Amino acid sequence: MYKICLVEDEISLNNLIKSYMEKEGYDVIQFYKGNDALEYIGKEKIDLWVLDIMLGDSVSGYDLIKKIRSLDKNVPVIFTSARDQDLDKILGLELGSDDYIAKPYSPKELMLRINNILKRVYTNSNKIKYDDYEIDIDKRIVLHNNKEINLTTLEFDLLYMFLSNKGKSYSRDDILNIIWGENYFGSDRVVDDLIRRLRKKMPKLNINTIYGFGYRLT
Amino acid sequence: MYKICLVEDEISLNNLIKSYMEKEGYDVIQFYKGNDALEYIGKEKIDLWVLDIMLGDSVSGYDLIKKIRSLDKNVPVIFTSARDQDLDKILGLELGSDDYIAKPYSPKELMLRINNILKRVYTNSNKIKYDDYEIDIDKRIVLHNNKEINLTTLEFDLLYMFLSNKGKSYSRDDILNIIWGENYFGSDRVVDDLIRRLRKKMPKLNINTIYGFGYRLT
DNA sequence: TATTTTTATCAAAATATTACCACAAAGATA
DNA sequence: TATCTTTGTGGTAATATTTTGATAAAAATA
Repeated sequence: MYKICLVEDEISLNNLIKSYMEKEGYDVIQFYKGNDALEYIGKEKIDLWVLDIMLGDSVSGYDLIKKIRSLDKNVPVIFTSARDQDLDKILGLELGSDDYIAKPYSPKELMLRINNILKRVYTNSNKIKYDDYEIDIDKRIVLHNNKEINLTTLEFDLLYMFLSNKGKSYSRDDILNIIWGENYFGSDRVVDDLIRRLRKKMPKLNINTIYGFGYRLT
Repeated sequence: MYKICLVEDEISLNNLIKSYMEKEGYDVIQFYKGNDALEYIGKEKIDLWVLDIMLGDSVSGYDLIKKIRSLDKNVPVIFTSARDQDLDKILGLELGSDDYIAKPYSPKELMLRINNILKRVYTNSNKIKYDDYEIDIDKRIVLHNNKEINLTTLEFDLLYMFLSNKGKSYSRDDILNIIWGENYFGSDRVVDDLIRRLRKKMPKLNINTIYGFGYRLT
């Protein structure tokens, strides 16, 4: 069950939203005051925050997001605000997977947004397709006709490297740097072997050898 | 400044994304209806399309991509869709440098994707044209009427040497130093043969022989 | 024009690079 | 710890490229 923390100073709206959330099956922690919320941050693991920006209080939504982000860079946050110009400020934060919904909003709209975000952040799907392969970047799995192909970490990294720049030629040094990092000083023959392993597991991948240089996916 | 065309029928999402894009410095053309977008295609040069597949309209994202591709095979397109099975259809098209992002997505995620694609397609690719040849320095490939010409490492290096200083005359020693390095002490006849091979593979290249000195590309 | 010098062409030989495999080492898992 | 998976290594086979050397063609020279 997802735990949502709702911070909103309009009491009736707060309660309304809370009841919607609970109907949807979420566990809700509610605060009417920024101060109280600020103290609460970090005490429990929260899956999603819904923050009003203007709280009738010395503590604003901005203050809250700052503290939240200092502890967790990824937890999703939805801001609500009546004023358009607040949007700019939020966008200026450039942190985490934030979303924004303008007031007045319908509870339904908010709930849709929440469901979506939770699904995205915690289940996710970003897929790339190549021939019959379906590569899910977030889950780090590769499907071929709905059967999973088991790739090791290095193999997947290599595949991802190729896919993120289809057609680009990578020298062995490039590949060593990208996959093994700058501090690897072993032989560059490992690249060949990793290529071989990936080719073996995914034969339809069109990995060209560039003699005297490196490899490339076309 | 890049011009992005956004086609999305959810009005609030459309507007939200638009403001994100503008924040990032992009010039945005927005459409809520597939019909309007369809008419617009071809009127202005667009650097990137963001298309929702399901538009509440008789015109779908598929229809749009077909028309777009009929006019421009290379412009990048990002599809968005709530349904996983749409992915197969889109990727079945196998055209251009398309990408896919599953709904719901966070604006941030979309922006990241957009930035990457634009960078990759428009700045990262370092292309030189010569007659009908298109030389991509990063990919280390040469296209002639969209067909690839396979060059070896030395051949490509030689070509690159010539192109980076069109018209310049290179002595055999220059070429030996540039291509083979300072530590090569074999015969300088190898240059002749490399030139021969490059001429053979790229006959339209105007490589002049400077009798008693070396070569030059004009 | 005849001669000399330089360049072009070609294919076989020499070399360089990559593919493949099996096993060892390292790392992860139970 | 024992077991299983993944990664690195070294040797050999398979390939691709480059060099070489011989000869023909072209350009300069006298």
